[in-house]
Amino acid sequence: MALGSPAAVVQELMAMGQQSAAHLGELLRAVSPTALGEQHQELTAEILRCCGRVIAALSGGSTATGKKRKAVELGGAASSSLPATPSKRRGRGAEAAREIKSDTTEDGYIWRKYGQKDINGCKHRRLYYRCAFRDQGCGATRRVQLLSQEDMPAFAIAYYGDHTCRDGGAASQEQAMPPTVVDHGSSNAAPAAAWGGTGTDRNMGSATPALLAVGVGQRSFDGDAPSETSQGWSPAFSSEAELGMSELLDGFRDWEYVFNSV
DNA sequence: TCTATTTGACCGAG
DNA sequence: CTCGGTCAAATAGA
Repeated sequence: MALGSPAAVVQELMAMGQQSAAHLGELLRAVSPTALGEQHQELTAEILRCCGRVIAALSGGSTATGKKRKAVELGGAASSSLPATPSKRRGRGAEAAREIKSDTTEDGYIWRKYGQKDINGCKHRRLYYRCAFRDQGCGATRRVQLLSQEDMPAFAIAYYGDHTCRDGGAASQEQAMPPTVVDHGSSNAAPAAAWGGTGTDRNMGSATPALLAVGVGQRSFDGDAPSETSQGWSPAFSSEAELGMSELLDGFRDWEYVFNSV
């Protein structure tokens, strides 16, 4: 890959980000060797993982984090010989989940809730989401466990499966989001109550949900997917990818700033 | 009217 | 048998 190309720049920045995140993790560890510190480390670990994934994606090869990625048969169209039985995969931990902790359930993806359950020994119920584009072949699901909601909401989010809806081809790599976007900006006082709401809005119409969702936590956390599952959007991006890349670079510049000032 | 969410029931693994 | 995960009908909101 040619040096100086946007991808190379991103790669370099991500490498810096990794270093900085590692450093940050150590600092946090020193400052708060408590349970809170553990959360911090989770977050930094997640940052590291994200950086690794981006780097791996840009280098055009396998993923770096050891997370195996299924052979993505792209373009929800045609030859979708998807897992014949996507239905009952009861295997507890059949597909290794990557679990993260976050103070928001917003993660840049569009999820559709399909169930909730009271879990033994858990104070709060567990919520089940699947990718809103499941009908287009995306089999990603996630489990959201509310850990606390008193002073500061905390969620344990377990991700299962891959987002084939956005991972369909090289062109869409730029669209790929780090699986976690911690949105500190939003402050919703009553998470539990917010769950009840129906976050239906199909206003987004022609916009690309991916990019909109990527926008910094524009939706006050209520844990629920924006759910604009309108038929308008196809996960296949092409020319827009470059646009996405330049925006991405802009974002990374900020990151660089942040990392350098740590 | 359409679409997402809710909620109870069902199913299968442990 | 118990428990967690998913389904699908009913319901609610825009």
